[in-house]
Parts: sequence; C-alpha cells; structure tokens
Amino acid sequence: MDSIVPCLELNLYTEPNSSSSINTPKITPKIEPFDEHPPFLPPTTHLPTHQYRIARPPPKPEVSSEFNRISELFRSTFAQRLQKYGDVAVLPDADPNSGAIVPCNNPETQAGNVVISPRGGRKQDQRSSELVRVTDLRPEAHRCFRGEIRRTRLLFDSLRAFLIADIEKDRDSLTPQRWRRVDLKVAQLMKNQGLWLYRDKRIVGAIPGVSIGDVFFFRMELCVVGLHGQAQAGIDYVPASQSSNGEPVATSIIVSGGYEDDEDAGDVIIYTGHGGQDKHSRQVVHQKLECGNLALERSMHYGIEVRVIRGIKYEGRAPGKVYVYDGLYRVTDTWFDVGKSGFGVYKFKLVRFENQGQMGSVVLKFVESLRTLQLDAWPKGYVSLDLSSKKENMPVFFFNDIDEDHEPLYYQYLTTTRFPLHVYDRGAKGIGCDCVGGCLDVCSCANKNGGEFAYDLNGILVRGKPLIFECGPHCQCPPTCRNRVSQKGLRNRLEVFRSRETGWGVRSLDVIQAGSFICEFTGIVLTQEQAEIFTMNGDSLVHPSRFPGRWAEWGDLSQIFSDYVRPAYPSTPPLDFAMDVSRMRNVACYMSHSSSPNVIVQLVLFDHNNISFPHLMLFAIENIPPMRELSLDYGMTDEWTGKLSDTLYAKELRMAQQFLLILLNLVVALCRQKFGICVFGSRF
DNA sequence: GGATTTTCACAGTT
DNA sequence: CAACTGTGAAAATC
Repeated sequence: MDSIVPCLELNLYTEPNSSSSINTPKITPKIEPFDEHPPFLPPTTHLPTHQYRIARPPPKPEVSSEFNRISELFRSTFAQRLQKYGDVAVLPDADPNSGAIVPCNNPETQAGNVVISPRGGRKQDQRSSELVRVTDLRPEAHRCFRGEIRRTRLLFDSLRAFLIADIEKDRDSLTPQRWRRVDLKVAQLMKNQGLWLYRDKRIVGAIPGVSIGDVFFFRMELCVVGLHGQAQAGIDYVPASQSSNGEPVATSIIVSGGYEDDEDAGDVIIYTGHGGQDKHSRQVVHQKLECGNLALERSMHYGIEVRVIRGIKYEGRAPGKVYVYDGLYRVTDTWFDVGKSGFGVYKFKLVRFENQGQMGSVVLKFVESLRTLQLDAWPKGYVSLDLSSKKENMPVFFFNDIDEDHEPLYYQYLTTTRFPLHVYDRGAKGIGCDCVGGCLDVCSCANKNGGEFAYDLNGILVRGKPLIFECGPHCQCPPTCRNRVSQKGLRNRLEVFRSRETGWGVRSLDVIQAGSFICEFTGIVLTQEQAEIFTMNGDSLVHPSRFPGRWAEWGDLSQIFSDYVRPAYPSTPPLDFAMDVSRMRNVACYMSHSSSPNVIVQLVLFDHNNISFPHLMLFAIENIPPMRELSLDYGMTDEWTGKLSDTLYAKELRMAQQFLLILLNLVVALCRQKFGICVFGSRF
C-alpha cells in the first residue's frame, strides 16, 4: 500500500440490517497515486511545490489495528468529557471495535452536577489532524452528543450575556477595544478551560449532536462546537503539513456572500476559493491553488463530504447575520475561471447529498417571505392569522393541516396573568423607582435585584435568577425603560400548530436568540378556595411550583469562574397558587414538554410587590431556529410525553359534560315548576 | 468603514 | 525532529 487512508470510518454503532436510518453517505476514499498536477492548473498560478515534494510517509498499519487505536482514543476522550457531567457512561462490555458511547442514568452522578475546573485549566492545545467520520449513531448516542452540544452552547451564550452586562455596567469608563468583541473573549475563556468540543479529532461529515438547521450568531461559536475551525476563513481543512501524505483535505466551508463570484442555488453551489483580495474585499490578484483551495480540490479527489454553513443576512435584532448549518455537500467539479474583477479565481461546484432533511437556509427564507405575503397566497393550513386578535403586538398564527381540530380558537386570549385583587392591595405604594429620565445604574428596582439589572441593553436575560424585579406601573420611568423587558410583549411571530407527535405545539417564525424573552405563561390565578373547588372537581390546574428551577441553567458559569456563585437573591418565593387556563389562556399553554427544553420559566414581578405571586415569564436558553418546536420542562417524568394542553383538553370535555348536565337539570326543574310534571322520575 | 481582534497554517530556527 | 517563534491571511465584528 503506497498511499494513504485519508479518512477512517468510525462506526459508533451499526444497526443490524439498517439501511436508511442515517443520512451520512458512506464514501470509500479513492486511493490513487498522486504524482501529477491537476490538469486545470493555469500557468499563471504559483504552484506550492512543497505540497507535492514531501516524501510519502511509511505505509499505515493495517486498518483494523489503527481503527481500534483511534476508536479507543475517541471513546476515552469523549467518555471522560461526558462523564464529567454525570449522565453518560461507557458500557463496560462495549465492543472495543465499536467505540459505543451510551447514556445511562447513573444514580450517583445525576445530570446537573457541575465540576468546578481549576483556573487556567489546560494549556492551549492544537487541533488534531486525525480524520474520522462518525457514522450510524444510535439514537441514544445522538441524544447524548446533542446534550453535550447543548450544554456547550448554553455556556457560550450565557457567558456572553454575562460579559456584556459586565461591560455595560461601567461603559463610561474606557473599555478596551478588545473587550467589545465579547464573542472572542467568550471563546478564549472556554478554550482555556478545555471546553471546546471535538478538538481531539477532525470530523469528516456530520458533527454528532449538531442538527441541520441549527443557527449560530457568531463564527466563534462554530469553532467552539467544532463545526468550522476557522475564525474568519471560509474553508476549514486539515493542513498539508499535518496530513499523512502531505495533502490538505477540506472538511467544511462557509458560504456567506463575501466573494462576488459565488453562485448559490441551494442544492448546488458554485463556490469561489479564497485569497486574492485586498483589505477592502476586492479581488486584486489571481488566486492560487494552495491552502483551502487545494484542500477543496483534494476533497473532491478523495470524495470527502464537506459541511456547508451559510451566513445569511438577518433582519432581526443585534447581530446582523446568522449562520445556519445546511448539511453535507460533495465537491463535484472545479476549474479556474476569470472572475468579475478580471482576475483568476478557483471555482468549486458543490452538490448537496440527498435525503438530508430541509435546509435551514430554506426555512429562513420561507419565513422571511411570509412577512410580505398576500393573504390569499399563504400556505394551506393557516386557520387563523392571529389567535390573539391583535391583543399581542405580534401575530400569533394558528396552523393545522392535519385535522379539523380548531380548539385553540375557542379560548379567550389572555395577554397577561390575572391575579386576585388582594394581591395588588398589599404594599402597592412606594414600591417603584424614581428614575424619571429612565433607569440608569442607580435604580431602586435594580437594587432589588441585588444591585444589577437583569437584562442587558438588548433585552437579553443576563442570567436566570430565583426572581426578577422589573420596573412597573408604580415607577416613574418611561415605558421604554430597559428594565421592562417582559412587559413589552411578544417580539417574535409565534405559531400554534397541530402536531402528530405532540398534539399541539408552538414554534416561531423568527430566529429567537438565546436569552430573549418569548412570552408569558398566562392564566387566571385562583384564590385558595377557588383552587380547592377546582381540585375537588378533579380538574387539572397549572401549578407554577411544579416547574423545575431551570433558571439556574442560564448563566451557570461555574465551569469558567471557580469562584462563581449561583444567584440566590432575591430568594425563591413560595409558589402556592394555581392558575386556571380553562377559559382564558395564551400561546404558552400549547408548548410541549421536554426534559432538555429550549425555553425556561423565569419568575418576574412588576405590577405588584407580593413575592408569592410572580409572573411566569418564558425565555429562550438556546438559539431557536424558525419552525423548530419550543419546549418547556413541566416537571413531568420522561415517560410522560403528553402535553399540558392534552390534559386540559380532556378537562374541557369533562367540563362540557358537566355543563350539559346542569343545563338539563335546569330545563327539567323549569318544566316541573311550570307544568307540574315529573320528567325522568322523582329524582329531579 | 477602519481598527481591532483571534486563530490557524506555514516556514524558518533552535 | 520536536518545539518554538514569527508572519501573514482571513467571507469577523463593532
């Protein structure tokens, strides 16, 4: 064997007789001698001859033993990292060839235990150059990797919110320029703690735990989860110097419209190689077949799939661009062309593998197109274009293309929770702040939160707390005050939809950035007596105390700062009230349950001072792509996959029956009174 | 829009 | 040759 094995297939699990469960294509790398220059090389380009002169390394050992070695490595590093969180273990009798990682419920190390890392952590480490491909992930293993990705991104996003708030606190003082790039700082902090994922292997193909359609707001976030390792460059690759045969191999690209010669048709991309631009991003010299350009050509040569991430301009809030993972492509063609500038550029034709699920960028464009769509052009299934009847400042759509169930139409829409009157009476006076011109650093409401505002200037929740005090009707500050985030209503177009899996569900037509306010969970708060009557009737109510305290997950920075203390002030209020959502409710009522939710409950006070009756405000803790289902942890066990609204629906049926019975009673009583007749015997 | 960042690849040196 | 070190590129960000 006088050549290389450019990519080792790492089978984490092979389903017996499975054929179609995984989309990752199986590519057997072509192993061909490599001593002639690619025919398309134009004479004008500088040929990086060293790439070709490197002596061939000694032949690799037999694939089986090498495979074993790598899978052992792969397994141990992942297992160590995952075991840290206590919800994953390696099966002791796992097949050493499979390297299987399976989640288990280890009662001694429950998920959520966080190991405090020493400061300074691991030394800066280089990326590995070993190519592996992860195939045939078992569903459990996929979940476990997804959990790892989720925790990592949660830390990234909440650390960013935390640092931004820190800068905003004294922005009058001269903030060094480098601190304004908070995303870079976050990545650096996480790297120092060894929290970047997939550093120990170069993964060809899909990254375990990253789904098509996942959205990112920062390039560094792509680096942290291992999707694309370059901070700025568009082509990520194993460098020639580290490759076993001296040839670079590309693994992922970012298509973000920075090159004038790109042509993006979705499934087919004509991608321009990099280089040849001046600092104004103008093409000024010919491109060369080196670095990433050569790597892409080599990936075509070996038939190695390339991850594609699209950077898309997004007319949303703060960040101007979102990055969405669109799946795997193969390079099918490459040529040297004269670009619009008149200079030579390399072009690569990339074709998307089929059966990969819808592209995230297509979904993004679709929901954007709905903004300006004429009413009659809307897709079938939109039963209502605003469930709230303009009570919310954004429409709440209602979509059902499955059956004729129009249940959500029959409830009165309740934008904010109604508390019993006695809640408002108690100590309503003198609770507000006096910041007439808007709340600045010193504000009595901020003091109630422990001297800081709970949100940054973009309205992102800095970190979860037991309770948050916002400014309210008793304050002197204007309604635009920064400390009124959850009173300003919806900021995203939400949609209640019928789902075969979960009955009802809620999704957004906009990208929701992690830390943003979504909506309130509203209902009519019952007095103790009312609740007892409801309970006696066997009716189910929403008990806020049953929501687990997930707020702590947003902003748990103990992995970064060893002296980090979880916020304990204001202390958790006792929540012994119940909410009735049987007549009036809002969109939140239709959210599905999940044990790894993307939405959390944050308790907030603003219109009264009674800490036993806070509002249940819902915040995103992940970046949620449009059309992805929102989920909440209702505190149910995992076996319970039903939804609140399902139980409520059952309750509706019971109530309807009772109502009919009462009506019948009335009619019968009237008949008896009027006609003196006895209907249905003496019982009435 | 320019200044400011980081990371990575690469090449040269110790 | 392994380990540094310095340089330059890079579709980033504010």
